Amino acid sequence: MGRSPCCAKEGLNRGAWSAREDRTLTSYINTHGEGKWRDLPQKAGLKRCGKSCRLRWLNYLRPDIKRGNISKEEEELIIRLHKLLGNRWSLIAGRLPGRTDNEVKNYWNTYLSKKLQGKTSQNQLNRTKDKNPEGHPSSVEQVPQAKALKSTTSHVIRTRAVRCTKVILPQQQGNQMMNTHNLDGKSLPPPLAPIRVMDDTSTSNFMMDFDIDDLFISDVLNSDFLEVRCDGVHHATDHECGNNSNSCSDYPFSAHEMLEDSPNEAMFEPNEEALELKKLCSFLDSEEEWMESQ
DNA sequence: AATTCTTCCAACCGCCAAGTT
DNA sequence: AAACTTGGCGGTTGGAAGAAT
Repeated sequence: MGRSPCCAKEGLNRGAWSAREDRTLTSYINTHGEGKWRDLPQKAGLKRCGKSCRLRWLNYLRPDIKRGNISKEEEELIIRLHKLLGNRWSLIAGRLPGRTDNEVKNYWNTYLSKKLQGKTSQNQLNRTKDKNPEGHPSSVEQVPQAKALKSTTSHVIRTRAVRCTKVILPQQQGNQMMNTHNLDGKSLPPPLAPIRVMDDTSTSNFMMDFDIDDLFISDVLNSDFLEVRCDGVHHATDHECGNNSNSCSDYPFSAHEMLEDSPNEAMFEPNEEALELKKLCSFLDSEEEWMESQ
């Protein structure tokens, strides 16, 4: 079936965004919100493709974006998640508050992949390419030091990224988790009933009979950690689809939200984010052990 | 100082899946 | 069910900037 271009290409600006365009887009989105990307350029008075606007906003203009200065904890997490997930940049980025998939991907391609291959020169490692949000070189040098990495063998869970439209979740559990979704083990809710999910894309045997409770993913990560798709057919839980189903948009447990947008946000001190990342790393340790035992 | 080489990353592209008509 | 739209993803690339010669 044919696919029309997202917008007419004629007369549109391409390439780097000007400060004026950035202001226009930011102002429009602040007023009208995200979405409707196709119509946005015209309404906002931008000579850009909607797709380009979306990308610019998501990767650069969003207020919650962190840029540069990828911490050691974040780097470690990227490596671990990449080991588990492969090039699933959006999933990986979803676990790094304020980081975009593009940034993680670039960081991997330009730095980490070389580092993992042991081919990174000291020169590269010491480069000062960190930039501030305006794209100017920053005076703060935070490029991490090279360090020996243990193994590069991969346990990649290769699932197709699919849109999660429904999450089968009993109301009570949802409420429990909403009230306790920090990563402090002491305040986690009681163990949830195992939710057995199936991946209808069948791209990974690992996904079959995957028991979330074994990994306490629902406590630590959100349900789309493995891009689980519960569509009312492929589920085998105590719960049934239907009126009790929560749509994805209602599902409040992405790690990003847990760390950044949580209703309990006030309880996080500035440095606790790093703490949370460390906890996530601990989780990944147990995750890897579990997978090796399979 | 001028030129060439290297690196980085913002932006683009094509594709896919879900949603809508 | 088919046709189409929309949003999202990962791979790739071009240009800017810094490093090397």
